[in-house]
This record gives sequence, structure tokens and C-alpha cells, in this order.
Amino acid sequence: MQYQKEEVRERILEAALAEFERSGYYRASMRKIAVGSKVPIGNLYRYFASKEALFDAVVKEASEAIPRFIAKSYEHFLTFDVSDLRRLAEEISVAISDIADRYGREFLILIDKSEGSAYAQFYNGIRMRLEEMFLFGIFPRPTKGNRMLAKTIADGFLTGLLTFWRETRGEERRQLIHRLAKFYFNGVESRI
Amino acid sequence: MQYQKEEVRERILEAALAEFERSGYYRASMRKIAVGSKVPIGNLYRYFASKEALFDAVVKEASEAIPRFIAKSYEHFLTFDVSDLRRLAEEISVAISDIADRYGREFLILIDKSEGSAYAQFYNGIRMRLEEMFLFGIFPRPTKGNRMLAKTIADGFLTGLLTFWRETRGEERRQLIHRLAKFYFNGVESRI
Amino acid sequence: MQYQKEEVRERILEAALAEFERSGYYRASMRKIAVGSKVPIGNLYRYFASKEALFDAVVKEASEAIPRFIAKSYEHFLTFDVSDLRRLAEEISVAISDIADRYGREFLILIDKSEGSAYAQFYNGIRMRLEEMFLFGIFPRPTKGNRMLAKTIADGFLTGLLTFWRETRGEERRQLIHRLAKFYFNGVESRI
Amino acid sequence: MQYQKEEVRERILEAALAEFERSGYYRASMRKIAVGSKVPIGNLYRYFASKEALFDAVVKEASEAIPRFIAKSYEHFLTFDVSDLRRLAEEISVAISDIADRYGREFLILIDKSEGSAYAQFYNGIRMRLEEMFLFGIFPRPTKGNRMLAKTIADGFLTGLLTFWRETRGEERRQLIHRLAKFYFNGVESRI
DNA sequence: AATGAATGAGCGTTCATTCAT
DNA sequence: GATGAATGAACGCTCATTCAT
Repeated sequence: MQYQKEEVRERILEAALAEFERSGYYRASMRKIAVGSKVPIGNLYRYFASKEALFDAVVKEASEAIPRFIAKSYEHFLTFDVSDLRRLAEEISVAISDIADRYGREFLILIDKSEGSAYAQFYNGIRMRLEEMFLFGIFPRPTKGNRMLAKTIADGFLTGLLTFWRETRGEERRQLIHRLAKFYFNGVESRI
Repeated sequence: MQYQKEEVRERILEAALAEFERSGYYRASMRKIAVGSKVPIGNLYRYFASKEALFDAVVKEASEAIPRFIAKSYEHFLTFDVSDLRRLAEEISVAISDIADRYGREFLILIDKSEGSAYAQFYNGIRMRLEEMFLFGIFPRPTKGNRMLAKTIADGFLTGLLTFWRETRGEERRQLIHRLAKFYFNGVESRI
Repeated sequence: MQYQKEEVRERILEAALAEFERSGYYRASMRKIAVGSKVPIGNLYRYFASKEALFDAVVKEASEAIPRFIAKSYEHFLTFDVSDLRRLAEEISVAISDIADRYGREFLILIDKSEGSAYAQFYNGIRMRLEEMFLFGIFPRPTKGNRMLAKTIADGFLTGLLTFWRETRGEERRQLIHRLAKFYFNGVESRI
Repeated sequence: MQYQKEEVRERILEAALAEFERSGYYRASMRKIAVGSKVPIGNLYRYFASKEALFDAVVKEASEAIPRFIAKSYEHFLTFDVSDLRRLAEEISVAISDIADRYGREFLILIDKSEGSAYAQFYNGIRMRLEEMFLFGIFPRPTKGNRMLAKTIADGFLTGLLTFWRETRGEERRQLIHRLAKFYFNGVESRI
């Protein structure tokens, strides 16, 4: 019973992942997930109380792990020269790459397909963390203007990483991330 | 013409703007717009033939003005040193800023909330224009890698402008845009 | 005022005729009639209280005249040999042809396009009159079976006339009606 | 499969039959069918994907069986004297009578109430088959006038059969059909 | 009297969720 | 626990009719 349940749960989560990927949270159809997982719709609701709860189950782990990874790489980075933003950027990139291998699909769902759900602000959460790191890493003082700039830099950099993620793989991706970090953070002191 | 016809139209457009802002094109409800504008649903359809037509009325002007402005500033820029990307960036930024005051909300709807409508690719359209300008302005050769980088730079820069749009005004915004252009394009040759 | 009103009334009736012809009673649109007659919809309702009333005004005269014509030709026929069904048939055909010139369009509307209106049974009314004539003209006794046969003969003959009406004109129509009467009523005694 | 699934389907089809009979395809209301069958509207759509599909389910069998029967009796007839129209007529009539008991109501819907649906031309289809048989069976040459006459004869004869269908049963019907064939085709050569 | 804007019930259809078996 | 049938609010949209000017 335990086993069986677990297997059914897995099937549902897989089908849900595919459906959320394809259609996003709002457009995703519970019926399609039921059909896709070969679980009767009524039973599906025994495993997950609602579409929101199912979405939650699909992305929760990723949504918690990712900020943790980022935080860790930040901490790691702090043991080095805190003004070496490019170093930070690469740390982050590596961290994110690590996550990608584990939570890649969930991550992109959280970023692109969570509209209408409780996770609609997920991207903003990540971006804010980066923003903070950049604010204290790059700028001498956290004025309002500096914070705004840090925000847009975080946004742009993160968006770039995501693009590479979506559209490239392997060595090409690694190189592009490297070039992106260089573009954003080489000689940053003289550009802020 | 008699009655408050024009006023009703205005009320509908306002309610629609708010509803599209809140829920995006796809999830927006014609009934909610009707209630929000205090216009019976049947009458709403006297003014706008369909949801698509109403969305069109809300965003059309903005959707046409903005690419025009960008093209114009690009042409203007070409009369200067074409390698001065920062100059181009500022031209574009200023142009866009001009529009912002007129089409700010509509623009953001076009960017963020047009999924499911005929304008779904609006943001990509703009971004691709920038991408092309950057590709030929910054990079010696349009390799695939360079194109990817140009794409993310365009994306990041545009996203930044939009953020300033959303959240700042007047002199503050002008300064931030200036700083953003500096951040992105100062000494760009040595960072690509 | 009288004059103007009358002219407006006429315009409405014309547009209504065209619309009922095109779309039938049920599908006909009051708005289209208003537009077609260049009478504001509100004003249209000052002339005709409802779609039903307007339909009534369009077809009433024809709906009353036609049975009258048929009755008259029947009476006329009774002054001759009552067993000469073919004679009756031609009388009727001539009568109907007369009406056609005056009420042709209205007649066809009554026949084909009155579904959903109070005139839905118009065709049946005409057919029943013919049925009765045939019943007493052809059959020795009005048994139930004879009545049924008279009914189908009336139906078939009438349907035929209408087809010729709809699809032919002038001499061709006259000949076909003649041939139809011959087909139906030559040597009828030996076929019943 | 469990519950009363089949029974529900039946209930829907019954209510639909009644509603299509009463109002015709175009004016029939899915909500009324839902209420009439005591099936919530949403559930109704589990059984039939659309109004068109429901109509299809109601009439499809009849719409396919009837032309098949007519063709069969025509083929059978061809083994006899092809100029014996009355024989053909009776063949057809008998064939149709057989179907009548099975598809009577559906057939009449196809004939009278299918406007707006994919079956709108059903009656014309049948009539044209008869028309062709009559044209080549009765008339020496297929001139335009002969074709028109054949058309009205087919129309009248078919209409008559339908009337008997609607209103009689068993032996009475058989006799009437016999008399109808006699009326239409006895001594036909001298009447055309 | 004339105008056309306003009104809202109704249409076919969808879909997350609940309920009976 | 499993099944899928049942439920009904909501969707975009239409249209005869009424109402305010």
C-alpha cells in the first residue's frame, strides 16, 4: 500500500511536471494530468488536495533548494575577496548549474510558468537575493540609486543565465556563462 | 455620440487596463471589466467587438509607438560614431523614457501580460531589435556565441530600463538610465 | 408627420421582408432590419412592438389573401363539373399564380421561413384547404384512408407548384404547372 | 461504466430527441436538454462533446440506414422491368416503411429539423436520388422540363410517404403506401 | 417623435472539484 | 482506497427589447 501509493504519487508528479511545463500553472488541466498519469481524477485528489497543492508538490523542493544553494555560494564567496564580483558571479553560476542538473525543469517552471500560483513571485525572490549580494559587493554605499542599479544588474545577469540554460548545453553553456560574468563584472568599479 | 458615449468608452478602457494589468490577457474576464466599468456586458460589446479587440484598443497605440521611437533613435544614432554603444543606449533610453510617460502601463501590459493575445511576442520583437543593434555595434563577428551574448545583453539592458520605468520618475530615472548605460557599455570592448 | 411615418413604415417593412427572406423568422435580426431600413432600432419599436408584430405586418395581408383566393377559385370551380379535378387544379394554379405576382415573396416566407413564428402552420392551413377540396372532388366517400390520401395528394401537388414558383418563370412555369396538373389528375378515378 | 452511465446516455439522447423534435437543431438548447434529462450541463458534455456531436448521435444511424435501404430496393428493382415505376415505388416504400419503425422520429428530425446542422441537406439528398430514378424510369428524355417534373414528383411522393409515416401504422400504412404508389404511377406514361 | 445607448437573460462550452459507488 | 460520474460557476459572446435624452 505504501509502495503502491508512492508509485502513484510519482506518476502524478511526473505528469503534472510535464503539464505545468507545457501549459503553465493557470492553463494546466487537472484532467490532463489525471489522464497523463493514468490516475483517475478522483484519486488524484486523494493525493493532492488541489491544483495549487499539486503545483506546490512539484516545485516545492526546487523552490527551497535553490535559494539555499545561492546562499551557500554566497557564504563560500565571502571567505574570499568580497570585491571580486566576477568571482561571486561565477560561484553563483556554478551553484545554479548544479541545481539545473537536479531541478532544471522545476526551476524553469517556477520562473516562467508559475503565474496565477502562489509562486508567481519566485523569480523576484531569487533576483532580490542576487540584488542584495551585488549591492553590498559592488557598491560602496546602499543608497536608493545604488539599490536600483543593483536590482537591474541582478535582473539582467539572472535573465542571461536563464537564457543560456534554456538554450544551450555543456561546454557552450559554460563558456557563455563565463563570458557573461566577464561582461557584467570585469572592471565593474569604473562603471558604477 | 449623445449621452456619455465617450465617457463610457473611457470607463471601459480604464477598467480593461486595470483588469489586463491584474490578470493578463488570457485570464482577464470580460464580465469583470463590465462590472468594473459599470457597463452591462452587452453594452460593452457595443464598444468593443471582442476581448481581443478590447485588448487591441488598450495597447495598440503603445505597441506601434514604441518600435517607432526605437527605430528613430537608432537612425539618429547612426549619424554618430557607430561604435559608441553607450551613446546608442542613451538614445534608446531617452526615447523609451519619453514614451513611458504616455504608455507606461500599456507598455508593461504588452511586455508582461499579453500571453494568449496577438501581442504575445511584443517583448521579443523589441528585444530582437536591440539584440541586432548590439550584435553589430559591439561584436566584431556575428558568431553564434556572440549572438547569444548580444541577446542576453539586450535582454538585460531592456529589462533594466523597464524596471526604472516601473519604479522611478523624472530626474532620478534619467540618472539611473545614464548609469545603466555606463554600466553596460563603458569599456565594452575589453569585456566581450 | 403622417407622410413621414408612412414612409418610414414602408422602409422598415421592405428591410424586414428582405431580412426574413434571407434568414427566416427566427434567425432574422431586428438590428439588421433597423440598419437596413436606416431607422434607429428604438424608433423601429415605435412602429412595430416586437419581432413577431413586424413579421405579422410583413405577411399578414398575404396570409389572409391567399386562402381567400383559393376559396374563390374553388367556388368558381363548383359552378362547373365538380369531378373535373384537373380543372380545379388549374383554377387553383391560376389563382396561386395571381397571388404570386402580388405576394410572391411574402408567400414564400410564409411557406419556408416562418418557423418559430405564429405562422409556422401557414403551409398546413393551405394544404388542408386543398386536401378538403380534393377529398370531396376525387373520392366517393370521406373515409379516414381517403382523407389521408387526399392530404398527401394536396401536399405533393402544392409542393410541386411551389417548386415551380421558386425556380421557374413565365411560359416555362405555365407549362410545368399544366403538366403537373395533368400528371396528378388525368384519369384520377382509376388511380384512387 | 458503473453507475447508470448507459442509462444517463439514454436519458440525454431521449431528451435531445424531444428537444430537437420540438425546436430543431438550431434553436435547440443544450441547457434544456440538460434539464430535460436531469443531467447537469457539465456532465452532458462528458457524454457528447458538442451540440453537433449530440445531434449526430441522435440521427446518425438513421441518416446512414435510410439511403442504404433506398439504394438496396433500387438495385432489387432493377432486376425487374425498369419501366414499372409503381413497382419501384412500392419497393422503396416498403423499404422505407421498415426503417420507419426504427428511425421514425429521427428521420423526421433529419427531414424537418436539421437546419443549421451538417445534415441540413439530408432531405434533398434523398429526394435527388428518387428524382433521378424517376427521371430515367418515367421520362423518355432528360430535358430540363422533365427533370423539373421528376423533381416535383419525387418530392410529392416522398412527402406523402413521410406523412404516412408520421401519422399511420401497420396495415393501414401499408395500404396507404400501396394506394399512393398506385396514384402516382398507374398509367404514368399517358400523364407525362 | 426620434435616437441609439443600455440592459440582462441566454447561448454553447470548459474545468476544478466533489460525491456516490 | 479507487474510480470516474456528477456538479455548477464561469467563460466569451449575442440579441430582442427598453430607456434616457
